[in-house]
Amino acid sequence: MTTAAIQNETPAATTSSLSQTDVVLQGIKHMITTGALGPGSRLPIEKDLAVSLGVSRGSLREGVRALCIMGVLETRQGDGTYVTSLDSSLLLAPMGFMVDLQAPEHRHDLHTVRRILESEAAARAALYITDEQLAEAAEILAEVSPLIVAGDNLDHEAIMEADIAFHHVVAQGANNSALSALIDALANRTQRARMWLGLHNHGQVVASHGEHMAILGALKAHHPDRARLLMGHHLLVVEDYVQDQPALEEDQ
Amino acid sequence: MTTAAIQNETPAATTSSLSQTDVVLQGIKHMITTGALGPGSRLPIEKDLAVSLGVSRGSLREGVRALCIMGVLETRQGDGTYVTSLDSSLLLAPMGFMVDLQAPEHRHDLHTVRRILESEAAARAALYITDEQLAEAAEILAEVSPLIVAGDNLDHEAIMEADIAFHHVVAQGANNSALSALIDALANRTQRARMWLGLHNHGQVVASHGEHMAILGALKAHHPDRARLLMGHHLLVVEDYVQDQPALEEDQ
DNA sequence: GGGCTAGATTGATCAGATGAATAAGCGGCA
DNA sequence: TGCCGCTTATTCATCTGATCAATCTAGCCC
Repeated sequence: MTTAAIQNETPAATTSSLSQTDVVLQGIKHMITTGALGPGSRLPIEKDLAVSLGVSRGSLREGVRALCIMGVLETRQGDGTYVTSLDSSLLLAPMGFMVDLQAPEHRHDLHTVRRILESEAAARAALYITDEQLAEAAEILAEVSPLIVAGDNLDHEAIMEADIAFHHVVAQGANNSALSALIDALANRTQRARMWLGLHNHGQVVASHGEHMAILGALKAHHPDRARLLMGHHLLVVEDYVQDQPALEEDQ
Repeated sequence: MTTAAIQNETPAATTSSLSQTDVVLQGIKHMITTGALGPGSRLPIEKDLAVSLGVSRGSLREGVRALCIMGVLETRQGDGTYVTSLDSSLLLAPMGFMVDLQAPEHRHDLHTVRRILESEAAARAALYITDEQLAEAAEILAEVSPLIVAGDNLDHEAIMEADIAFHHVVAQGANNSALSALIDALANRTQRARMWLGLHNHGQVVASHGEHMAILGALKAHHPDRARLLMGHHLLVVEDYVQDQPALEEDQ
């Protein structure tokens, strides 16, 4: 059975048998939600915590490790185990891992969600983005310009990095930590790499850069509607490029 | 250190030391993404897999358990370990756990994201919802009507369950598995319970029910714009109720 | 042929031991 | 006195072996 502590437990399921790992997860979660443990707190040492939760050290470690992976805890060998800052960016980052595992037939749904979120984020960024973030976005795009006039053999890697950075700054500009963390998770490096495999056409790369410039212009002018539409259109177009060239499966 | 396999690893970080658990996570992820393991596949038995990945059974179990918690794997004692269906609903469900751990000061951000997603989902539901789903939503609301005329001592539990069910059906109606799974994760039972603690005023409950009816009407009429605005307004109003009555921290 | 039991398979959990990384305390030196 | 380096204790990381419980399989009995 899939471990029950995480999947939304119905009240009835609470009575069903719990694995030892579930005991650890719920125990630590309870300690955090009740305030017994706050961000940065240090947990009792493995041996003591195992005893207090009534499980062996091995089972405790399985639970602690799972919480580490989810970004809730952080272990430092020779020091101890600590609660992280519990920031949205940390807690939502593991979602990128799961997004990578989505079956190909569900990718369209994910793109749609990403488009919804990034469009709205662009609109909010037009209202809330700081001058520093505007400057950062402008600099990212300025560094791309010389790359795309180079001709045929483009530095796809560098352009893709800039693409990721630009969208990240825009998401940050929306001034909503959960929103930007979610966008980062949905548009992680694996997804973007998959997408850029479909953008081998030089004209498409140039067009994409132009769309980025237009979005930046809308942000500078603080026009939410323009930013929303330009971002939505930009993602729509990129999706279409990939749709038209769907093959190309790679590993690593 | 927070386990590195999940947090988006930069290319440089790939060279840094990997914990044994990371080896397991990346190894199994690789097996899935390359198609060596598909949904429903059975993994090699613990001992063999541990040998093939070059780790001990304890470390293997930590990694496998973590993937179980994330909804990727499923173990059946006495049988074996299997890959799940990898559906969006399974893979995004653990997000609810992390959402619960968000610091109170970030809850406003989460509400905003939820409002963005549910508004858009309502609009899409107006286009794509099936007659069966419409009937189900109508029945859910019909069962609430007698509950809220009861007078003062309402059955908050039943009304909240109906609230969750209604929003769930609407999200399902959008015909986008990732979108509905994300909404379910953001609006899980813990969050809803927290929200309903602020809805002790009878008039607010009645108003909320009326808003649900209006949303259902927009869905029946297949009016996306009306559905989007009504849902957005509904969530905005509910948030305001909770904002005005912010205290009330409970455990359990 | 159908149902039941015994053995094999496999994960769940525990206990113990060893290694590695870090922190803290201590003493020596300028 | 103040600072640096070493030693020691603490703590997590990992491995090994064992026992228990759940499940499946195969063979037996009726």
